[in-house]
Amino acid sequence: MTSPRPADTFPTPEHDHAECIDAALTHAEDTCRRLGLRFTPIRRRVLELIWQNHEPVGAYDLLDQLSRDGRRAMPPTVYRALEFLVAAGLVHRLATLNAFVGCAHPDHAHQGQFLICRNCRRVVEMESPKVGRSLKREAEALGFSIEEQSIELTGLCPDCSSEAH
Amino acid sequence: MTSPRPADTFPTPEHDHAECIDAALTHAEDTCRRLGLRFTPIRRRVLELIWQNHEPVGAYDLLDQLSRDGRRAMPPTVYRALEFLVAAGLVHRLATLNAFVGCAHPDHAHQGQFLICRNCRRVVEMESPKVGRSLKREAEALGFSIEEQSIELTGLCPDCSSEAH
DNA sequence: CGCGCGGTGGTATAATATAACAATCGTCAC
DNA sequence: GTGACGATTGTTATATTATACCACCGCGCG
Repeated sequence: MTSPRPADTFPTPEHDHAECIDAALTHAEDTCRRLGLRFTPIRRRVLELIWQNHEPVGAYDLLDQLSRDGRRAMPPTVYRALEFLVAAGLVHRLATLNAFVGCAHPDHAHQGQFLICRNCRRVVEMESPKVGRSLKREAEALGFSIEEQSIELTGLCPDCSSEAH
Repeated sequence: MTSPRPADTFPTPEHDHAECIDAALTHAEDTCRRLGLRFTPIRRRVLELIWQNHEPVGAYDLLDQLSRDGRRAMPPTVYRALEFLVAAGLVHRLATLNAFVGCAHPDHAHQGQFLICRNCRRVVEMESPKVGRSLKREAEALGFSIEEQSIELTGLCPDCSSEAH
């Protein structure tokens, strides 16, 4: 068994993705137990589907996949599961894509910065305290107090850059 | 006549907003002339509507207002005008709100950071070279090259903070 | 038991955005 | 002028994303 991929880098093609999924689900179980939240089958399944790869997935894609499971899911079902997972810090919503991606650092509260490859669509969640601090300081200088941040950077990941696009 | 508001701060209630609108329209004319772009009546009117205040406005709000003008506008009309204005750097799209706001620094290429007040909905465009540099540096350290950035910070503006929400 | 509450199922619809094609307008070559 | 061409706008239809609303179920608790 290969080691799990490190957070904050683009996953190699060889990484053991089954382990990513497993780690995400296990962590979700723990988190929910700890917080007294119910990790129901639908919520579990949606999280599992989101983690099928490192690309963001749309709510209606999830819906299709749930339907293929046999259960006839309707939009509210998916959106409720997503709302729960986002609130629990297990999933992030990418505003620029209207899509959802598994949280890479679910073990602590944070609001990261997302690197989104426009070619392969993979996403990495970066956590730069420096950027966070600068933003906070400069916003405060204008009298603004930040409550939520959405930082999404689109470009080319290392693998796609080297292929000359 | 009062002086135009400085960029990068929340506008005071007393600022001469007619001057904001006028400056935006005049600048747009100049820019389009300089770049050989056509600043048609629809584009002009949409920009004017966007600048009616410092709050982001949705495409369908603009549509309603255009209809009240007398012209029977359909969604593509508005979206085309918006697409043009965004491409020309005269308007920004806020992904977290699906809404559009006038560009406060239209005289040079840039990708700023938006401070969005959740209470009064006003938006200010901040330009922090420091944040931009940090992000670029840290993304490059991961081998990622940034092409577009979307940075949207939601919270309370100075005026709304002081009112204790 | 009976009540309340969180979760889910299901219908309908809202809100945002684009595809595709026709009609019109501007400009420039001739 | 006028014909050709590209850019802009008009129009219809539809795609995509998201939510409102109500009914039902299962379960813990008084």
